[in-house]
Amino acid sequence: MNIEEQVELLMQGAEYGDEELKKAMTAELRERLILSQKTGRPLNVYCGYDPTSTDLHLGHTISMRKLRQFQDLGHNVTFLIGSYTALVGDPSDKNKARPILTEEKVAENAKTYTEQAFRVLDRDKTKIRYNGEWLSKLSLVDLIRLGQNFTIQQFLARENFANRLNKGEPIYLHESFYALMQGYDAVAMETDVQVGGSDQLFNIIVAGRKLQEALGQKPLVGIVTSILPGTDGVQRMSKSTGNIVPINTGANDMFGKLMSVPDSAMGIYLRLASRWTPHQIEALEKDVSSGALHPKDAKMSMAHEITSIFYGEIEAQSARESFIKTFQQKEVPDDIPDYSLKDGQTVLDVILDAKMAVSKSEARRLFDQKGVRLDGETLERGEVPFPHPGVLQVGKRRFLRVK
RNA sequence: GGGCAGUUACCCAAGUGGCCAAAGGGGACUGACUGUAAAUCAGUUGUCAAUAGACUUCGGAGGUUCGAAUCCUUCACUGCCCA
Repeated sequence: MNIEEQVELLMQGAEYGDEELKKAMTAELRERLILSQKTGRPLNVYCGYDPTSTDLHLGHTISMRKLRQFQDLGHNVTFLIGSYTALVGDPSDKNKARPILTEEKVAENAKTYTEQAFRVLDRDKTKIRYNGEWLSKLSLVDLIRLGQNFTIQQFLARENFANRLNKGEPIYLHESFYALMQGYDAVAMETDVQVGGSDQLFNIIVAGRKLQEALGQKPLVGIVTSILPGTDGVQRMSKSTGNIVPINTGANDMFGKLMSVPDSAMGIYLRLASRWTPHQIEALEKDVSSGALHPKDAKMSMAHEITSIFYGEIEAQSARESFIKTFQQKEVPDDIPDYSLKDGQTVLDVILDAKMAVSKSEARRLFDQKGVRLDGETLERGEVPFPHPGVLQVGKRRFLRVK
């Protein structure tokens, strides 16, 4: 790959919300790549992760994909675990009560986190570090010195603070420390390139670069990736919106979830989450718009590609087949849970016992809505003895083999 | 530190003594239609109970009242203004 192709690949999916900034970052990236090639020194690339939650979804892996690209091009990639920031707790997510994480918990989370991350990253080429390594050594006066490089106005101009200010939502003082801490991470690791989501734009572009400059380093190149929309295709993928594609979910489920993404989001999924090159993606889009390729088939390729990243080619293939069976041919999928019928159980009992509905009321509604089927036949009532063994289907995707 | 406003179901939000299990929107779920979807249309969305009805819910705790999401006291949290 020549330098120009590298730049194109690495900037794929980057979004700065500002053309000038994008141009500037692209130019700086090119310059660094050239320099690296000339001197033979690989670039120091990192992205930080706060191990506050353990179940990752596809959105979390965007930056990992980007790190992987750098890795494949021979650069030094550090997977930074925000052990120190996680101990404090992330205040931007103020919907949830945030338990103060203990050190053991952080270590434990970090472990499951990296296990999942290594489905995307190359384990042998990844350096794992913890930011507690240097942040814990800062004194109060050190922090104050760092703070001297910034004004309150700069923070207030930041989009998410400005929004909250307008809406009258709280902005806690310590939230402003986050940017400083992150900026200091960049300094501590002598970072050339930092990867992050667009919510990190401020932390990366303002805080990281500025602190590096103030402390005599060359300011980093920020690769700020755009946000992956969730399965609804519009809103950012997040657990609270309920539109996530989890990583630890099984190939079938992942494939199905990816297929449920609207057509309009196919492109961005490919750009952010697949291993495809910009050229391959353009070719596919061209075929779809010319009518040579059915959008459904294009989406299948997308689902297949992404599923195989996490589950391997064999499982992705079988997930694809099972998807075709279940949804296109409306057949029963292969791997559905078994249930042994107990004496005297009604259909309602079985549904509840197998957790196909959360309450009796909900189960009753499903009957009213003609959402319960046994071997393809709609059951009208739940308060009857279970008619005969067979495949019980609730809604579109809940199946149970009753024996 | 002082003054004022607020806290309602998954989320936003209406409701100022009985007609409130609580309007409206979003989300989610079900059905129809499809390409699996999206869009659209119809419906459901506290729990239990055979359509009757019962029980729990409107930040927490206590109180007034025949009766409270609505009034009072107090505690907690948040915002705004002043210092």
